[in-house]
Amino acid sequence: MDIQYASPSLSDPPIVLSVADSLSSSPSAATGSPEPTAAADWLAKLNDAQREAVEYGTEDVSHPAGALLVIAGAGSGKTNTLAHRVANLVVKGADPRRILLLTFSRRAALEMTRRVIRIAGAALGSRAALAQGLTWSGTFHSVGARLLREYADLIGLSPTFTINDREDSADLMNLVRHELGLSAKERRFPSKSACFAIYSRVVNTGASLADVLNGAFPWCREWEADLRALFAAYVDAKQKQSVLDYDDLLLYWSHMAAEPAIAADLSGRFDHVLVDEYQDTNRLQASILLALKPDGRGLTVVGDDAQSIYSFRGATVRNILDFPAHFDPPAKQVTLERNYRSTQPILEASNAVIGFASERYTKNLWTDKASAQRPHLVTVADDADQARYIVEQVLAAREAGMKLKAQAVLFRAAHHSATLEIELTRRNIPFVKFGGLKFLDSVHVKDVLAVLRWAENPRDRVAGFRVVQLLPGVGPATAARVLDDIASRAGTSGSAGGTMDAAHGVSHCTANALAAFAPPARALEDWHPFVALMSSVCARQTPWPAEFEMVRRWYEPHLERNHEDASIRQADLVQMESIAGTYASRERFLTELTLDPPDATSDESGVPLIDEDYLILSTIHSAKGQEWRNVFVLNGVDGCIPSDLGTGSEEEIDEERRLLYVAMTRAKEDLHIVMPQRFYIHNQTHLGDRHVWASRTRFIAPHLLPLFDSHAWPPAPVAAAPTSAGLAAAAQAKIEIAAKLRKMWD
DNA sequence: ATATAGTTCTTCTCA
DNA sequence: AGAACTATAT
Repeated sequence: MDIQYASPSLSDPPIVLSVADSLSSSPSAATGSPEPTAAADWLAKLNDAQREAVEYGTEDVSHPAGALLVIAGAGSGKTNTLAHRVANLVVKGADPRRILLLTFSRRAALEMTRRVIRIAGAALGSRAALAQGLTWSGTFHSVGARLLREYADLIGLSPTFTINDREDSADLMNLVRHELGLSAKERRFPSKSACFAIYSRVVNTGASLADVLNGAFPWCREWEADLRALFAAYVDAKQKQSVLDYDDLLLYWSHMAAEPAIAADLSGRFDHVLVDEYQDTNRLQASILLALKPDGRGLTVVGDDAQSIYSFRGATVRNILDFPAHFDPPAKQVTLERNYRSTQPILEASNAVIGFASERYTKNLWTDKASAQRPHLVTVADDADQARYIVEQVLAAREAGMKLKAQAVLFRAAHHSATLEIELTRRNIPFVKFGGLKFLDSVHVKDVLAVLRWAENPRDRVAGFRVVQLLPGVGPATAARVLDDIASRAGTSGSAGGTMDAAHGVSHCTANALAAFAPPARALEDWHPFVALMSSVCARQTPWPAEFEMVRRWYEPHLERNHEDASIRQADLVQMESIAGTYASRERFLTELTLDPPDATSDESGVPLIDEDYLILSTIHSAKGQEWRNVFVLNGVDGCIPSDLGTGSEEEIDEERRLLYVAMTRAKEDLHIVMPQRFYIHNQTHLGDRHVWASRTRFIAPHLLPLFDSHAWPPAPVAAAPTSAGLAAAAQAKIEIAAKLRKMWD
């Protein structure tokens, strides 16, 4: 989705032309075969390896050559190369509507589309043709959702299915868990999110439940049989309710692609399939690609095994390591080793850190950006000093002319930046944080969305369960009765006919059942307005963006009743209303928002405008693919990088190492790795001071130290020990203060 | 019987 | 800062 404030490609000029702009402004341009123009050699700026990756197998675009694997080191111009390859295909006459471009995030997809339009536009002398054509670009999940809606009828899926995000999925898991009586075990059953995480991992890795439990969730092994029953019931519930979770988007797609009747049609739609960040795909995603392009013709994957950091989501570095051998003849391989981003000392330190990984494609990044400045390895006393150090350095850099936006602070876990955020707020330094708690995870946003989702898909029990309980006096028991009432009506009246009709029938039943329901005494007063709202929304009586406002107004009193900070939350909802207005329909809004939630939050409820300057705070995961002139890495200590949660196996350690590598290679000019000596245990009970004495991360072994510039902050005073005169003065001050405090009560 | 207020435990990173 | 469970008020 177009979020105005999240423009993370800071090193690039601001986005002047958005995809939507060029769509609306383009005349009815034909996408027919464009002829190569006289435009001087538009590929001249690429280096030899990039050029090879761009031109491989594009002589005759109607007969694509075999699979291509591009190993693209950090900062090697990967996005640019991929964009050029797509542009090249189009310039050579490929139909952009038959190109499938899969990226890791929607952000990356937009960026890629923008660049392709620019590059091909320049080469063709017009960008209009492309803007209309390159419509199949997005994440695996969003493309999957789109295809599933198209083929829904063929695979027995209601085309009006709604998509559950992780929390909704966990909530549904929880409902099922209670129904099965698993919550009443004498030993505590795994939490809903743990259950869902296990389920998700089984789906994404294709491993057996037993293997997943042994490998990743050993403390849940004893529940294997119960979990199996739970997952069966969960799948059943999803199907009855016409809801899909994230994994289903891939899972259905994969099964659909394996179905001979559909497979031919599906893979025939795309001549060229290009995948970015291939190192972060999982087995399921690889199986989709192989089903789409079994012989590898027209398939291009780009990635860097050294930057694989999503194994917790089932991603496996094996996908990229084993890619060439999947095909006969094996895939063509091109390696981009020239780094255009970082200075030589930063690169040298990063290379040294990653050099110990056990299995990888050998590549040695090099650059000609010389610099005398090695990366800083800074020792500070604790979290608070870490925050002060960063603020001091950031401000100093800004004084020297470096915008805040050109600087970023990166960390392993979202809560690591808590102290820094307080310090930044205190010093009035604006910042935007990527990763961590999302806007969409807050209760008030979820409440409003639940109303809309329930209307969109009346069978969605999680949404309904949540909505009904908003009324005072209605708890789980009453809510369950209401939903059962609706379900029984739908069961008797809506059984015949196609899926569309059935869904419509159910929504009719919702309103009727609600109207007929006898609410508990305490809910009596609120019941009628509630029924009126739901009937209106279910029947689509109000056109789209206005409908959001109607729901918001209905929700207002409930918000005020339930939350102390109602006015802040209300502002969020108003802001959301303006976002809602940018979508064509309720369904688009709900789908897009679930698949691509806004990922930035800032210190104030209002998000800074795009032209304002602000510091970037980001988890390392969310920093993928980005770069800044000045980068700070928080908590470069053992127990954090590597996380003390992820030091079980060799693979986990390797992944943590890659995480540090990703963080380091984001820096263009200056890199600071900060190491607090006292590291607080993360489950900090308020003001608790449980801490460990941390040591430098094991990934910067002693023999790597010469590659860094080590120092302590604040710099130790020349005379470290207090003089006796100073001590006496201090003692004097203490006495005076004590006396003053006593005087207050005289 | 049911809703809600209070108490203890939590694994992180994400589409 | 939640979520899961327990105790109490309606």
